[in-house]
Amino acid sequence: MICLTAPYISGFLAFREVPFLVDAIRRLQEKEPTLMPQVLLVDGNGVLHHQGFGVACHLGVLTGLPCIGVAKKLLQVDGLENNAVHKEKIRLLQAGGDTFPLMGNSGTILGMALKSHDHSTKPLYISVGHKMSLEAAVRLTHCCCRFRIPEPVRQADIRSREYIRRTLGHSGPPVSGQE
DNA sequence: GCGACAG
DNA sequence: ATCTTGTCGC
Repeated sequence: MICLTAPYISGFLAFREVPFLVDAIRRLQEKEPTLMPQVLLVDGNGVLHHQGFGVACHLGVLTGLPCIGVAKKLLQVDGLENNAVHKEKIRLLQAGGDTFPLMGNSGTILGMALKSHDHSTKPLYISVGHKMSLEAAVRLTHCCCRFRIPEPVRQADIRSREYIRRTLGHSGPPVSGQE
């Protein structure tokens, strides 16, 4: 059980969540070091970020583990917009695994939109977090997708909600979601 | 009032 | 993120 202190502010997700994620990794290293993952799929962005340093970068630097930013919505950064042109590019994605690059006004490729399976309408927004190329990040994420959300993120989502429902669903303070 | 809004 | 209603597929 943890208690969040910082509020959620777009662009500052890491300052809210990263201390608890680092602590979870530290506890895993202590108790089950053989289960330490070689890579983390992080619910949020990596370099696709206002300061080029989202939660997946923070977590990577603080743990030393390769990290991938996996966002479900486009963070509108460096001129990137969820506008008609962007929506048309989404519409043109054919099969699961199809992508298009997310290039900001600066000319930098900040990430890739990924159609995570054949019948998914909304893409995932993949970006580099730490110690991994964008191409490898996209391929690995796609390989984890049984449904739209890659299974590690999806299971974390489902199991954390279930835990919250079981333990403090009736009495606890207002704690929500992914913690 | 309007745009933006990772989770 | 959360909530809600409805629909479709297995």
